[in-house]
Amino acid sequence: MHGQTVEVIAQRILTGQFAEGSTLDITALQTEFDVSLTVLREALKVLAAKGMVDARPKRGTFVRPRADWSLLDGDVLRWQFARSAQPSLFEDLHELRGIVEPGAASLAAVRASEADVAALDAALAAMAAAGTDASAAVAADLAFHRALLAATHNELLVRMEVVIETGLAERDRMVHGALGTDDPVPSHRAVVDAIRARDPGAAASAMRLLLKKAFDDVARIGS
Amino acid sequence: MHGQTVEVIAQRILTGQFAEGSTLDITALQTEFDVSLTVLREALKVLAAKGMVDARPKRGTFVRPRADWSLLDGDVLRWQFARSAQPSLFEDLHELRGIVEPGAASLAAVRASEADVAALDAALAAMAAAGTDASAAVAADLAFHRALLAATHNELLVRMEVVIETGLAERDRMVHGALGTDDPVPSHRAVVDAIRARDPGAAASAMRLLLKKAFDDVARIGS
DNA sequence: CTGTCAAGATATCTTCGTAATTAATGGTTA
DNA sequence: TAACCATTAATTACGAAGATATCTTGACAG
Repeated sequence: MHGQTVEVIAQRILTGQFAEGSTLDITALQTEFDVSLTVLREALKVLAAKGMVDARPKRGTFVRPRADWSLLDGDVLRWQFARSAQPSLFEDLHELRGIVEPGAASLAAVRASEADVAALDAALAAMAAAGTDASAAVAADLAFHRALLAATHNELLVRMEVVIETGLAERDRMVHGALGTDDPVPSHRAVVDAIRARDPGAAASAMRLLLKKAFDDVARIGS
Repeated sequence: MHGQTVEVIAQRILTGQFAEGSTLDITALQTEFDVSLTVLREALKVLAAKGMVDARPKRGTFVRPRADWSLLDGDVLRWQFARSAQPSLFEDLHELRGIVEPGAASLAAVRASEADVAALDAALAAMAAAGTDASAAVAADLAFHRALLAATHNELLVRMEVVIETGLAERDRMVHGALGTDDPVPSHRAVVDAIRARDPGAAASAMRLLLKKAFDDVARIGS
């Protein structure tokens, strides 16, 4: 498959190599990637679906303004980080988590079912069991935040997991396996305890504390 | 363009007419819409970009599990509401706004520039000028919430406008031009005042109040 | 007799080169 | 000046050939 064609063009747009408003030279891209028009066309169709390009007869295929790009799309987020780390985007991402996740925790405290709490407990256990295995720790962390969003029983909130997922992946890449100074389990357990106690305010507070710790870790190690 | 082909197939998937995991009969769709394979293929490529379908050689093109759909995508949101109003999704949407917008207001209180505040004031003025013109009122409302997100200077938060936009459009459709009982300007002005005063907590509270009022209006009129 | 494995057949997606359609452009005429 | 029509550059659509992963079949070993 020529799946990499999409990715390369996307990254050129995201990095500004293909500026907003500029028209793409289809023929040049065709010869560069050595693919048929159909292949290129389908790649551009994917980017069009994500609001990054638009095609009009006689005017050509051009890059849409950045304001129209689906930055909340999982693919777009990954493409952004794939080439080079973008500190500002990472900060935006963490900031969004800082808003969404405490709210989600609060909601989960009201809505969580027994099964939801069990899933959170399981993620907690996996986190404890991970120990020094960085990859397992990241997986458990992701499972925890996924379970939290699922516990809100709000489909749109659940889809925010693409943002959290990318944030965790990027954080993991930045700290490069270097674990946080202190055990992550207690801060996570505090969230679960608050949810089990059906205390929305406490759940939100615990989650804010958790996120602050996580971000401080990155700032310390990354600097 | 056969843009409607995408929309029809998308809606069939979203409504469950094409169940998760089921494989699509390409030939049947081709004859039904009377389009070539290429056209159908590009339509499916768009849906694939939004995580709704996947194609594998020999296995066919099948509907991906609902958990993979990009529900935060503007097109997907519109398609969901296009056919029939989905109360639960509307509630989810409002709930998400209830989490994101107070947080955004709080952030805006810290970050907003003079220009941002001016934009909020302009939206406020437009809202006052709209009077009984429902369409102008909706436009001003949208402009206000857009300006608020922009004032956070967080690109990802700004992109949440697709969610807010859909929410407002659907609310407008539900109340069908029937304006809220009381003037919307004061509640909105309270948010701007708090931002101008650089008071994050007050901004968040004012926004929560605003959203509660808006939702109550819908609940009252919609019932 | 049963389970495992490998090689071939096949259904489906994928790609190609060419023809048709579209809309912006520039010149012409009333 | 304004409306209209031919030109033309680009997207859009087509039908057929190519590639690929899956399924089937058969043989072999346990």
